[in-house]
Amino acid sequence: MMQIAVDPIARSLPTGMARMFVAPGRPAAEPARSGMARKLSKGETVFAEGDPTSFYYRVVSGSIRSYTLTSDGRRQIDAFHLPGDIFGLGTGNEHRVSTEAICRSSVIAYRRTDIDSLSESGLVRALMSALERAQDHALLLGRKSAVERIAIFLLDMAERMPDSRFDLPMSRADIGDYLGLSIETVSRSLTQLERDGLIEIPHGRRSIGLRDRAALERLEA
Amino acid sequence: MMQIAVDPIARSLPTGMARMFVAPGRPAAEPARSGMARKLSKGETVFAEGDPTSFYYRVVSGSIRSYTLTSDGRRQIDAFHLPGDIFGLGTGNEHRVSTEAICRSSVIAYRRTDIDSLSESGLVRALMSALERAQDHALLLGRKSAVERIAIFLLDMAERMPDSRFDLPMSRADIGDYLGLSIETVSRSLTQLERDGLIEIPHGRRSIGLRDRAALERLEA
DNA sequence: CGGGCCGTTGACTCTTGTCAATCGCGGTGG
DNA sequence: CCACCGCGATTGACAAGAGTCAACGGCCCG
Repeated sequence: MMQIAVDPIARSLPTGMARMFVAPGRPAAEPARSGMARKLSKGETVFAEGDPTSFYYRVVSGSIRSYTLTSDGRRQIDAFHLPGDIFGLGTGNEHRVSTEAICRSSVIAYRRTDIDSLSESGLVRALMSALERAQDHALLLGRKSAVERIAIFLLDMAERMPDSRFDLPMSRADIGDYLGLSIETVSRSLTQLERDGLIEIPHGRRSIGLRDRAALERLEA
Repeated sequence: MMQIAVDPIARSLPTGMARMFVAPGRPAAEPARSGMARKLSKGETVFAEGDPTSFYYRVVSGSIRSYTLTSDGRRQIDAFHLPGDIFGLGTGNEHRVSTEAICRSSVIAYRRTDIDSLSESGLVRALMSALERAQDHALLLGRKSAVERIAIFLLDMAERMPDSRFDLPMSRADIGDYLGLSIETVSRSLTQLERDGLIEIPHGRRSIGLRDRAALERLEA
């Protein structure tokens, strides 16, 4: 893990492309005031690491990934944001993560100036639950095996989606960068869970069905 | 990682002991109102997972570890809290982590009822920085090798301590459970860094001196 | 002086990452 | 319409990093 990356940006290429494409126009695309909706196409950047923290956001539809890149090109996704989630909160003047739409999405932007005055609103609550999610995530990354991570991830997604058969909006690479695993290990763990009859992966590889939730929860322990 | 733990509580024995010892008297030991200081001896529990979230805390002196246990006895420390840090914030009615004093410490408790009204205070800020710390931690756990994790950890501790030669308050087991490594790997990584001349570990094994901060920061990348 | 705890070190195992080949699907252009 | 191409996903073979098991040493404390 310490060698110079042979392949520094291959997996984040969509990212790079999206940023290159969006960057020139982004200032104009930034919302002018709070409550303004913003439509995003797949791969489009909401804000990038280093951008001023002028706004925070709520997901209306679609899904957003929030991530950081290491200097050798590895990516760590720290959260997937689904409709209703708030993201883009932080202390500094600059965002410390980048965020992109995984698929066609829309978000609402809120001026960050409102934070200190409006903190009685849902913001404190949002921050706390984001913090708890981050703690859970640390537990997962620090102490769980590959299959356990996948099981936890699937249960978490199932809980946040309406149905028990659902489509994952993100690619294997996204999942891997979220769970701290390689694409191959993600794939292998999924097939193992399928072989063991705990899940099913029909043909469209993004669709997932949970067949034995109890067994998955046993893994989650 | 998925087998039944042979050794479910050995490493958390101090925890268990502390909890057994403190539990009967803890209700009485709980602070009666906000701003009340509480002295803690080594290993003593501030609050345990499942306790009602009646209070949150600020460290006055010493150091506190915040952790969760998996059902098979593995422990993941999600933060070390040093003087000035606020901990014990969360959305639910019950704490989701346990916290213990690593060494003789003192904390101040604040009633949690104050949160919603007093959120203009430093609380939002504290939450945000806790969240950012958690994101950094996830990056570390997901994408860094053992030596990198140790280097980052040492730099972080050095930054939070006054001096560049300092004493770590926590054991190797604590460090391991924080960084998602085994005790042995922590030890080996430290000796490797010492062999390479980046740090020195005098005789007292808890003391650390940074000899080549630039090289450590290069690892941090 | 003895025991226990913490830390270190060595030998070995095993999980996961890496490299590489293949498959299947969807879009594109001839 | 069909062949081609590219991308995402899967699978296999192998390598490497970290975990496990075990032994040992030093230190503190009784």
